Amino acid sequence: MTTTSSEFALLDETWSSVTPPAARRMLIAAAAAFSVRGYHATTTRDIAAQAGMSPAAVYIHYRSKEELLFQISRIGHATSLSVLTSVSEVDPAERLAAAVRAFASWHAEYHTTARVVQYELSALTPEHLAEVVELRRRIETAVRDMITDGVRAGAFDVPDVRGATLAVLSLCIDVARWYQPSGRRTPAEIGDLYADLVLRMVGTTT
Amino acid sequence: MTTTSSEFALLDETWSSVTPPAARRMLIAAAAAFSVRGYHATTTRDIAAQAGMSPAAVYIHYRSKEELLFQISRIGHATSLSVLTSVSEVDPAERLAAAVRAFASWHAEYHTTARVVQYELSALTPEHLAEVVELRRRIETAVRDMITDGVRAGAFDVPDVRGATLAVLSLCIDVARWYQPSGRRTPAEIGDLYADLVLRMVGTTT
DNA sequence: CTCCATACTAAGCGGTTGCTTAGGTCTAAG
DNA sequence: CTTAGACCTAAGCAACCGCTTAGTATGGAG
Repeated sequence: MTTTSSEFALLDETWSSVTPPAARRMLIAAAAAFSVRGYHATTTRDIAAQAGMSPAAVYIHYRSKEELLFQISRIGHATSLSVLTSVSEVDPAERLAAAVRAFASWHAEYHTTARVVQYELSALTPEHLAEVVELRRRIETAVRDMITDGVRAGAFDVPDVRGATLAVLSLCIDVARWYQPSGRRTPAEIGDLYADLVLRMVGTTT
Repeated sequence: MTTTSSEFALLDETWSSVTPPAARRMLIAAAAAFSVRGYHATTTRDIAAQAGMSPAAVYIHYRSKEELLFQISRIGHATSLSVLTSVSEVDPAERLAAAVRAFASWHAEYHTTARVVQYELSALTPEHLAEVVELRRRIETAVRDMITDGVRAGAFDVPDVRGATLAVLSLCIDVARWYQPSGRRTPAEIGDLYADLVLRMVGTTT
């Protein structure tokens, strides 16, 4: 089964850096399959079928099934990091709110990719995991810096910066677990809701 | 490999209703294996070996590998529901704080079980999933009722009760994903941190 | 036209999977 | 001692796994 829905048109933005096109189609098929059934329960035959090719075609473009997972995880982490850090606001509260809005809604919009990114880390080889862990460290640092800036500016009241960072990231990431497109909230609405809740958590001195 | 560490002594409380003892040992071994490798990546041979028995022994006590998962999921959900609802406080803020403290620290202390409970729902048969979904509905209702009570009593300021319920549950559940015993916070400390953050989210008019 | 690299498929290999079958061992009642 | 039944194992089956090999179709360069 090949797919050409708008969901996958959007996903193509995320994967636009992957060439050749056949390799990209294979990655998108793998991300879709992994997110539905999980990495271990997905067979290389499932992936190839979803991409409209034979099982052997997987190994033209990728060394192994694990390399497909690694590319999804690497690109997914890099994308979510850039979503988080490309906010332009300067006021600490507005900046944190914008970052949370973007980060949370990304995890809803791309929950398919985000699930693979968040729940299949243990299936990576130690070398690939190390590369991904470094991206995760940068994501955590980005959020912690925003909260620290707000505390220094006297805009936030946070007794435990590390704890607040943990909670903010956790809250946004977990959107990928429960979000479903048929639910009652759009990704943008979730972003707005979460931006408000996070500002309350950091005790904005409105 | 059989285990007799204190972690498993604690787990035995959760599984104390399971008899005979051999069936209980098998369930505990399955929960440990599922939480480390995931349901699909765990083989019946892994489970049997961890329980110190032969692969065939699994099928003396359980119809299938999926039934092991179902029993873990059912008992795990029931336990976390009882943790959430057995708080004795009456003041809305104290009550919600106590519930969050208990629920969040449970997801840390029993992260092994909680991971299976939260991340392997899609491996259940439709009939078994329906039974578990009903327990999850009751968990959500319990939290929503606590927030609604606080709003009615004028103790909370919550513009979106459903949204706040979602966020509180999501925050606590996600503890199971990131918690590790070697980390810098104990389950009790996580409970205290989260109780405080949740009271800020619901805008307690202290 | 020939040549050759790229992109793909059909077929299948060795190994592993969930689960079954047939049979052995223990305890305790008669 | 015999017997019943609960509990467990050794061995293995059919199906499926990730991945490989050998070979085919295509299209551009000389």
